[in-house]
Amino acid sequence: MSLRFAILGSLAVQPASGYDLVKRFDKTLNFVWWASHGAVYTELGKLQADGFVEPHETGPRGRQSFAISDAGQDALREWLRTPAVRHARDDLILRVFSLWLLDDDAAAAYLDDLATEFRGRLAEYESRVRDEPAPDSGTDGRAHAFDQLALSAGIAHERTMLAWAEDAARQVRAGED
Amino acid sequence: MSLRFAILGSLAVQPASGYDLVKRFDKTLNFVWWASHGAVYTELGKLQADGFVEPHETGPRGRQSFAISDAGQDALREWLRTPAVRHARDDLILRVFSLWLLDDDAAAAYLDDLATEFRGRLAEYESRVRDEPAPDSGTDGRAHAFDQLALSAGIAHERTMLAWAEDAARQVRAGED
DNA sequence: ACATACATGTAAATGGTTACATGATTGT
DNA sequence: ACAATCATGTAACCATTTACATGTATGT
Repeated sequence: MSLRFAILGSLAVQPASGYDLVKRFDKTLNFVWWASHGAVYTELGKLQADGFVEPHETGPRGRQSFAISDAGQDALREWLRTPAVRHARDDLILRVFSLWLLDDDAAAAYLDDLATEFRGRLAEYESRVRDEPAPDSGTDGRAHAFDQLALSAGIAHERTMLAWAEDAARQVRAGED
Repeated sequence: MSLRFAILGSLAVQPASGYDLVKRFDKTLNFVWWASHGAVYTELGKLQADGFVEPHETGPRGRQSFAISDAGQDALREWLRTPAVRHARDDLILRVFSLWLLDDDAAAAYLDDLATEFRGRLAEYESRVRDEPAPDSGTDGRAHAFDQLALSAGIAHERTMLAWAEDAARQVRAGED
């Protein structure tokens, strides 16, 4: 259900084609959302049928970009007012509940792998903060400021999980588990 | 795909019925996983067909509990060796990317709501640590130790996100966003 | 007697992934 | 010429939710 709002949110910043959207998700909000192109084209079709997006420009190779409509903006604002409840499933931590089946070395090795994973993500998000271009003149930078706010949540999360994983691996090795 | 391993992991600790599993998920690993009873019964059927679980006991009201089989334990251990890659979608943070559409007061109010949500979860997980009974004599407490390890990840996460949300709301109100 | 909790199962619908299928443009 | 990338769309499949459907045991 949220894919449609991820799309609307992205189009609210700037019109885009399905192709663009997949790449934008991947570049900017891949730590909270992503989409396969199959899903995006399907959802764009539905959004158009609902009148939430409108064809914007056509380009070479059948390129078709879309813009958000007024109704689409209303729907997006409405969604922002609806508090989300259930938080995400987490496959990585789910495994920790079964780690007692492995011996201490193997369990600690899993936690090491987790730490490596978190370290990599953290580095990537941090570089994204540094490399982020100053917002285009012409926009007021407000959207960009909130992008950075969201990104800082991602960074805080990865940092915390990295510390947790390192400490957990240490505990398991020390037999404190 | 992970539901089957959540089930196997729970059965590895102790045999259970479908009804039990839904409640166990809800009580112990609800911050990383949950399941509707419809999904659980369906998956238990498949697991039995695959030989990963076996009927254990029958009780009143058609109660049927299952135990994990040797093949099921092997599958579970195998899954633990497979590093998970993609991390979870996060609806709550996704909204932050569109918060620039609201005025500062409304955006800050959304962040306040998030903070309240995180505060509630944090309190609940912390009480879970306190109230957790000492592991049954008869088991060696190893499974319990890893439960606590996973729970500590949940606590660290909520604490971090709470601090982030409070700070973000403050920033937005101060017009620093 | 009645409410509550126990207990299971399935069908329809939803949301998404993966694979299949096609073709145009650009850069080397 | 050829490879890479741009660009779209759909069909089959998968996991999960929600709703429908049923019935039993326990406690008050």
